Amino acid sequence: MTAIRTARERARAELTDEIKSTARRQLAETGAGQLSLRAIARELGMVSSALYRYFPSRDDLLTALIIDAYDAIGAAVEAASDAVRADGPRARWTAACRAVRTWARQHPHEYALLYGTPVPGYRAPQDTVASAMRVPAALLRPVHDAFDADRLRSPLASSLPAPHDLPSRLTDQAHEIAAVLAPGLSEDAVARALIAWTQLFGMVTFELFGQFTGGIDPADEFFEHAMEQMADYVGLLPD
Amino acid sequence: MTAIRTARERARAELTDEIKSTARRQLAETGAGQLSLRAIARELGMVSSALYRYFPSRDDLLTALIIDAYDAIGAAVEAASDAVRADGPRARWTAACRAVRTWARQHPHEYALLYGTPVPGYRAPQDTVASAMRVPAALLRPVHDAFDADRLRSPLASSLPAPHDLPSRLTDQAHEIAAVLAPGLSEDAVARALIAWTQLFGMVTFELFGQFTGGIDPADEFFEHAMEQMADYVGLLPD
DNA sequence: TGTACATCAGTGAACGCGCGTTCACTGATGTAC
DNA sequence: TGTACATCAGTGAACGCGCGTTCACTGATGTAC
Repeated sequence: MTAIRTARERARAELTDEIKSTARRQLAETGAGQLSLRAIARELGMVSSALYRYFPSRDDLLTALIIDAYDAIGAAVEAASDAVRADGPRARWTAACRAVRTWARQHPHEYALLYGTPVPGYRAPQDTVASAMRVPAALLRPVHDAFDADRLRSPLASSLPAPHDLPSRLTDQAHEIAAVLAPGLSEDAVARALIAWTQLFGMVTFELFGQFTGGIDPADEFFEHAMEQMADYVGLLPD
Repeated sequence: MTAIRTARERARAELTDEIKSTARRQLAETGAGQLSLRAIARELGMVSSALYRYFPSRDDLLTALIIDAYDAIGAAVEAASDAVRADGPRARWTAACRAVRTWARQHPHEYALLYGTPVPGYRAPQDTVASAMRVPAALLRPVHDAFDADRLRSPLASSLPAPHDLPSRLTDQAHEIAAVLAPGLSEDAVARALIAWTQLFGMVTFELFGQFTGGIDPADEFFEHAMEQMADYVGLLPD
């Protein structure tokens, strides 16, 4: 066992990547449900059974693709947020939101793999959750920072007749989430961020899956507007 | 040609329905991508080619299922909203939101057919759009009524440092939507309703597709809370 | 450094399935006179 | 009312495809002495 990678190891790593990138290309044509090992093998000029040296089954390949895609969108969002770190929490939040949409539009089929209809018969193993949490974590970070700097407001609750208290179970859930991703952040702020998170992905999903066709098309301005509105709702003051 | 339906006509209508309901049952097991005419025929005890007397192709069957599903969720939302008509606009709005979630949870695979990943290779024909608009229309109706009764507020804009004006293209789009679904309703109100609409479906989609697993599970309280928050955001005062 | 053995990648055939769609046909139902 | 003809539902075979997975195998690469 040496530290230097043998030719075999290098070949294996490279071919593993090639299989995954071929699979990604095929996702674009067929959708995850009909992703075909035989078609991948064909495109790579291999015999289909050879793929079993790399992935023990179709589901394992799918899992690898899902983890890669979660990591890709997570990294994109983290990078966008970090790039404007100096500009303040609201800038980081909006940069992260934009990065979600941009990545989704650039990789619609991988986005569908993550956030679209679950693949029938496939159950995601536990391995995917850490990668899946990167986007929510990246969204929560600037909210957390703003909170710690005492620059987070709750505009809605203060302006409306009867502010709504968080139901107790939701408080617990928000507390759990804060404990893992943003220790010390108030449950109210977590709940607001969750609502903004679902709005963001609802909007991107509708755009990609065609619900906006006709009415809100192109969606650029709607996206920008909704994002600012939700940043307000979350309580992020102008930087 | 008589007004009385012949035995043939009745048999045809019944079998058409049976084919669709069998197809719906199979959606639950396989997903729309692998919906199989042969499997449907098998379950009905027919030969697969016989289905071509009823639907000229697999895509036409899919279209019929999609239209039926849009009409089903549309009717459910309209009924829920109408049932509390006397209670005021906010009650109608929240009843409509709850009906979306309830229907989605009762018919997860039909929901996925409408709002999930588009079926690869399938292009929805124009026939679906009228049915698809029923839910947005039903959501907009109480907002419109509240607006006409001068009981619609814009809490966020008034309480924040710098209220955001609608970008011009979004104003046009909102105007178009209002012209069709809610003549006279302000563009600002339409934009708010659109944001709430995307939040609602983002939340329901995440719940059904498993993004809440672990963190916000069960989602009942989160749903109720988010719905009230968005009703506030839309500007619907307590009835 | 050279050789013997172990590891592993990739082959090719096979198993046992599945699919949408077309076509010529039989036999029942409906219609016009 | 009865008969001739037209319409239509459903059959069964066929075309030409596709799939995931297993298995015994060849031959190249890597390792230990």
